[in-house]
Amino acid sequence: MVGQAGDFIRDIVAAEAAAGKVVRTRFPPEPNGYLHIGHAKAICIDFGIAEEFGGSCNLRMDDTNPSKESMDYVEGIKRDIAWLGFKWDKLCFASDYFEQMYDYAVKLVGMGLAYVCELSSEDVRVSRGTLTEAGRGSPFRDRPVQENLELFKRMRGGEFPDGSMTLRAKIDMASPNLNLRDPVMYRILRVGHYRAKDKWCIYPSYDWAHGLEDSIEGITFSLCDLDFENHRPLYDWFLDKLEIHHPRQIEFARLNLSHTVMSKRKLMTLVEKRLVSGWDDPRMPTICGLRRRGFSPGAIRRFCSTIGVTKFNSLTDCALLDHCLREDLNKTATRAMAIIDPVKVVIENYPEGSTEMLEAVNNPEDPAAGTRKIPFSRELYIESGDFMDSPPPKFFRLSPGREVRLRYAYFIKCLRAVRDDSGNLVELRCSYDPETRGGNAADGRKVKGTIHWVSAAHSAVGEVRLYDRLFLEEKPDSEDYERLVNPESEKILLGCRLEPSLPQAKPGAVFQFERLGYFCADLKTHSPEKPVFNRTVPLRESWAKNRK
RNA sequence: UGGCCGAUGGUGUAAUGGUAGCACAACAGGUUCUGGCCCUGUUAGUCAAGGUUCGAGUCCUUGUCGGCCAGCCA
Repeated sequence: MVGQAGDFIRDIVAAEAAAGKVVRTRFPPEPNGYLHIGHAKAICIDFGIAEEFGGSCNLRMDDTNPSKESMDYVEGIKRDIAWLGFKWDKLCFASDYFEQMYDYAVKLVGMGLAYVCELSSEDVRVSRGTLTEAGRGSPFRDRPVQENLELFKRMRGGEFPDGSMTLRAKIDMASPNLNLRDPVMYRILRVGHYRAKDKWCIYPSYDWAHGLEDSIEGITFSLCDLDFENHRPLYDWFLDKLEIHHPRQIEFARLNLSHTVMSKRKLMTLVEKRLVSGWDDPRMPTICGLRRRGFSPGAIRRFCSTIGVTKFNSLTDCALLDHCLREDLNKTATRAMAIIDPVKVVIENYPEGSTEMLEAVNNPEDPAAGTRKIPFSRELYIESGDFMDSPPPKFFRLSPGREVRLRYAYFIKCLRAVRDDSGNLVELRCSYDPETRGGNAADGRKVKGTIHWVSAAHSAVGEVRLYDRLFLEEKPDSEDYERLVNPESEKILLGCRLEPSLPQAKPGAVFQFERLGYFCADLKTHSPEKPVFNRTVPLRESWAKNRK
């Protein structure tokens, strides 16, 4: 019954639930774009609170403006929420309530609280006044009720051109809250609705529609972001005048994440300018982008609970997201070995043509994950960064004369580096110690370093895509995206060498490539014939920091 | 120059008039067949000034700074 760490909303809900109120919430996206990590925060709050208090949460498409909405977005939204692991009570559509909303509007007109206004949008803007000056009443403000009723009916009937009239609530043109200066309830819009088709040519505005949607569904807590704080008096006004079920609106701060952008418009710009490959580009903060990047639902939910719920406009460091990601993946990801920048190693004293199978642990954090066999042979690949001719102090890897452990295999010693005429490293000639099979020396001697490897002949060639933060700037607020996008946010590496089992991975499968990071088989392009892995997030690396 | 809302280490948050705590980040160390994980430690905070109170991060006043609002978007 009692939820997790109580934030200010949970405190309110807990108090009212204790007094007998049923907890019914809703998540109300407009189906005109894809969900992103900021929506995930709202989703976790809306669905999470309902769940914690034994209530329910509806998924409602707030489809009151047909110009940019579509069924594709509806499907995308449903898929993303389901993927996050939440179950909605009812799937609702604001468009299903249009008739009822119209009736309520007629009722309000009848009460003398709404009127048909013939001012142009420009004239409405001018007459609304400014932040410091009161507005002027519309010349149509005192139109008789009968005439309003008649005109409103004809608006619906399609007798007037788009934009020629609106239905406005009659509230207070001098209110310091501009939302109360006779807000528009209906506009004439001859645009086919993706569900209602051409049944309507008038559409309700957000302020008029939203409270009604909540009321009709019997919502008790209408949770939304801080932007709607100024709209709450209007939300309350409509419901009070109509004397219908009145949910409580509570606002919280939306999520801002460092080194990325979150608004639909900015995300759209990135897609349209081809600065990313699409809405599901692994660098995008969209749910589909994060999914393709290799995020788990658990990591996202953990992150959302870690950031909390407040009314403070904050900027969350993306390092916190990375932390939650690693925390989750460390426990669940199968380990594998892959070489993203290969250099060949020849073990001179290992018999030519022979192969042996060695046992490797699948996940040291989860014994139940078991072990697997990996092939070892005379020719291997290791990471080129794991070798240096003249290493600096505290370099624990390979260099001439030095011995390291090949993970789950043998100790090897570097005899010499072979270079071509231009000085490029061609291969490393090494020897191995047969007495160290499995990774431990019979004589008990230790090595400082353990490196990962794959057998040259048995490994698969694959593509690995390295991802990094989309923007270099913490808070990219200029529109100059071409210059702001991190040029190294995506690096495509070809000719990587993968452990033999990796090409068979199912698209979306997540691995930890030992010593490198977490990677997933790309959802769109990975295949056994042409393996493609995306780097979700690198492992923490204290060595790299020390070198600076 | 109107109204509403907010302000706690570098970042995100907790403390509901009674010892300012947690997490991330950073730094130092321990452990280790992943320079991962894990463990230990260090640095670092109540926007300001008044007031109420035995006692204020918390309540009051004023100020400062920040967010939102002048769509027939949501």
